Amino acid sequence: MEMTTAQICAGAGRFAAGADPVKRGQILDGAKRVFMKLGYDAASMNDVTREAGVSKGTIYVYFQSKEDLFGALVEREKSEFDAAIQQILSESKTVEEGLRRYALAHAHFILDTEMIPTIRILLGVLDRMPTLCQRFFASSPTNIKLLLQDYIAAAHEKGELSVEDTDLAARQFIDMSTAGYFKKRLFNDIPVRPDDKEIERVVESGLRMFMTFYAPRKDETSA
Amino acid sequence: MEMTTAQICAGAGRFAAGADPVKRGQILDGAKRVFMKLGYDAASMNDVTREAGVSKGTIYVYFQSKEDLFGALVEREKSEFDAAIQQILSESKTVEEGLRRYALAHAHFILDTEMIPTIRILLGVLDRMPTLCQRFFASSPTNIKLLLQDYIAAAHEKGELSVEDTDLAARQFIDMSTAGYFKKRLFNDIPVRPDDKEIERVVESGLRMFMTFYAPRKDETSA
Amino acid sequence: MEMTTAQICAGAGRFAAGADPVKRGQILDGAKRVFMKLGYDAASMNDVTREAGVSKGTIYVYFQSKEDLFGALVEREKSEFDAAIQQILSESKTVEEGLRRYALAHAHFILDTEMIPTIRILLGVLDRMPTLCQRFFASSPTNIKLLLQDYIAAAHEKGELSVEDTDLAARQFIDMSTAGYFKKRLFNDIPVRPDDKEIERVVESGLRMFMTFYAPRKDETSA
Amino acid sequence: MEMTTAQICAGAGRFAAGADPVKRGQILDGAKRVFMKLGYDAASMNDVTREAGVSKGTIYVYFQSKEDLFGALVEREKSEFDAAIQQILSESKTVEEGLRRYALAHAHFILDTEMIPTIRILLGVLDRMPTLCQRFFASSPTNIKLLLQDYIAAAHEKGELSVEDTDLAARQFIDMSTAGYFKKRLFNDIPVRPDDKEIERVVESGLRMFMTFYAPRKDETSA
DNA sequence: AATGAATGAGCTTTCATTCAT
DNA sequence: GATGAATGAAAGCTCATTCAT
Repeated sequence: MEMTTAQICAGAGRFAAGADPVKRGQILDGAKRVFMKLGYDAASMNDVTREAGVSKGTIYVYFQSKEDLFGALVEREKSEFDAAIQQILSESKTVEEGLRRYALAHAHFILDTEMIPTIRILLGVLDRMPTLCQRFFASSPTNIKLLLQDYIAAAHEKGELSVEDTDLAARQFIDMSTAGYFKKRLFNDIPVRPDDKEIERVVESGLRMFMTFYAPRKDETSA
Repeated sequence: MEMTTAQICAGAGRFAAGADPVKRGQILDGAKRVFMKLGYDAASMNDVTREAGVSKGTIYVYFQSKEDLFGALVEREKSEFDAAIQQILSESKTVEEGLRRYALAHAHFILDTEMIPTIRILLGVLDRMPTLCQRFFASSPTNIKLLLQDYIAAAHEKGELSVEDTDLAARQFIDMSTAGYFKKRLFNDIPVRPDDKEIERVVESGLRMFMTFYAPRKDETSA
Repeated sequence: MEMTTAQICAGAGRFAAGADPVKRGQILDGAKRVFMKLGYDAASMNDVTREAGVSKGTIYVYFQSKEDLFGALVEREKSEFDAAIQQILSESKTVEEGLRRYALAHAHFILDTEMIPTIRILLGVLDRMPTLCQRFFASSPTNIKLLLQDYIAAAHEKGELSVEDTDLAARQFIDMSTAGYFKKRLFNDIPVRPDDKEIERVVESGLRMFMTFYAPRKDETSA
Repeated sequence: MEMTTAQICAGAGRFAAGADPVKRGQILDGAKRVFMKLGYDAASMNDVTREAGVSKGTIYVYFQSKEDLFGALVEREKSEFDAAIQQILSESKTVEEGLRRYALAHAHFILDTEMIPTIRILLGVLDRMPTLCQRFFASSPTNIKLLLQDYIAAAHEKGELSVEDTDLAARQFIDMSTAGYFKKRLFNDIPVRPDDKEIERVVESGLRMFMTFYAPRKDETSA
């Protein structure tokens, strides 16, 4: 089959069907803006079309359906999130310092990024797209906890902490890192995240409570 | 059943238009099942019609619109929740006992009732129905925290606790009461609530951490 | 069958089904207000219910359907109109005086009464209710013309007018009586009828034109 | 048929969204048949769909709503009417000839075109769509009268007519041009327009009456 | 006879998806 | 490959009519 003029104009032929990563990213960028602003159902494919600057047909070349597009978007958000999480807890002199860095990083992630709106939308469609939601929730937030749990377990081994149930301890520490601010943001109780100082204050308080409870007691070790 | 002449003359209708509480409840029950199962947008008024066993027109006698119906449903959930919350913290011998009862009640409420699915749906439409969501979130979950905060402040006055920031402390305590189980349920990480024993274990751990940190220190009082 | 308490209360039994003329009139009065204000389709039976102060069921005792109610209303308007028309042209000394009285009466009827809104609504449903419309239009407006035509024919017989085509002459005279004001009101070009003086002026001008043309010419009769 | 590279690159669509005049006309044609047959309210968008041979969605690409579609239809009727009106009164040797041509053109327009059914429907929705109706009525029928009024005024200046009130004279002449046939058609008293001969007869009679009354009197001029 | 809550067909309108160009 | 006009199922909602009381 000959190459048509149209193909030349469009610069077609360099990629397999729906495989141009730039265009794909462009569509996802538009979709992100639309979905974050309107939610899943209220966002129409025409909105995405407009925001992404591509035609309806093109979207359906790259994505099979609205749900597929949304799934790909969530997957991308998750990847970015996961990548960022890896850089935490790398090296720290003391357990306390490690936990502090972790708590701050976690709090900023949750409160700074597009996490909150993404989570809201996902929860709204959880019953209809259980697999998609599970892929997101069972990975990203869980990853965070597993990383921390390993860290706490290691500290326990080294005698720097005294923790029986590392799973519970990790969950407790995570929840205290944000101490209600996650819910506050999720429920839109506060329109923007608290400032850095407030985050630090909350983290510090939680950290001290955690250390007070889980640090090995002197009299126990001496006895 | 006897009827007075007045009643007969007043017409057969026992209630003003759209005011029969039984039928209203019947519609809300059907709507609840549908909304909880499908979410807000995916649930159609025809679904509600079928599930509630009433006709389309009847629904629109009792509720102005789909959004109004959903709002009424949320309002009812909230009321039931609020009513239950009032019965906590009534009387307890010690602070620790009071906090324990509170934490258990809170955990059971959050995890037992229809709270989680309701919250999911609300979050999915938060951008479109900010007022409705605010009415729910700013009241029920906030009520819980305010009650607890007052309780903690009173305990501080009596010297039974040593808490500078009662707001922070209340949020910390609440988040620790469920220690991740709220998120786990919200994100559908676990399909049902943990059993009573597990809840008690988590509550107990959180309580001890809280008391360890916020109980007045002996050396402080003696000094 | 025994008489129920309800029947006693309502004073029922005095009339056959749907035969209480007072209630019937009450319904028609309400229907008239509603239909005149909203038109046929935009008016709902609930509107009529509210305006007439009777229940839905009652309306359907007196009238078989919405269309039937509207038909009855139109019939009543027509009757009132016809009755009024009869009182014109009773006695007058001269043809000119007779025609003047006729033109004034006609103009006032058309422009004063509920004729205009009634006609508007009827025209809007003419294709759906041809019989109803024909009964109205083929009677009331036609009656007017026939009366006038007879009068003109009589005048011609008496030599007071010289009219070959009395049908045409009657139509010409009628249209000139309002000289555009009928259209102006029908098309809502003017929101209210012109004042009495203007009506008189228009009628007088038309009358003179008519007489100038149709009065027997002196030279003809003498020839 | 050749296509330039630019056309191909610009995409397959030959027209902007909802701008294909052929399709637009096709929809309007279908809508016209439906509205003329059923009236505004009784005509459903599904009827239009069927009659126009396009899908529901397509109609809503070209027109925002049912009312908008109807408005566009009315606008088109008006345009055709207005365009035709402009060609009257262009040149005529005598006033009488000019008036005759005008009257014939006017009568044919009113009675031949879709004017009558259009007017019927508009009157039926006048209360609900006052602006739309005003745009139609205040323009087309008024245009006709203004044209004629100017013509009569010019004739008065030239001494070919003796008319004090040109506004009244124009209205009188117009009403006499159809002498009841406008009403007869509007009220569906006659199912089709009268034949050409009858129209000519009526026009001629009206014209003579008008000239007899408004032509300058010899004795006046001589005096 | 009178009531008005209930019905459900049918309305206008939207939007994910397709396909001729 | 890209386009966007066209599709038509399905949505939320209304309202003439019925019927148990």
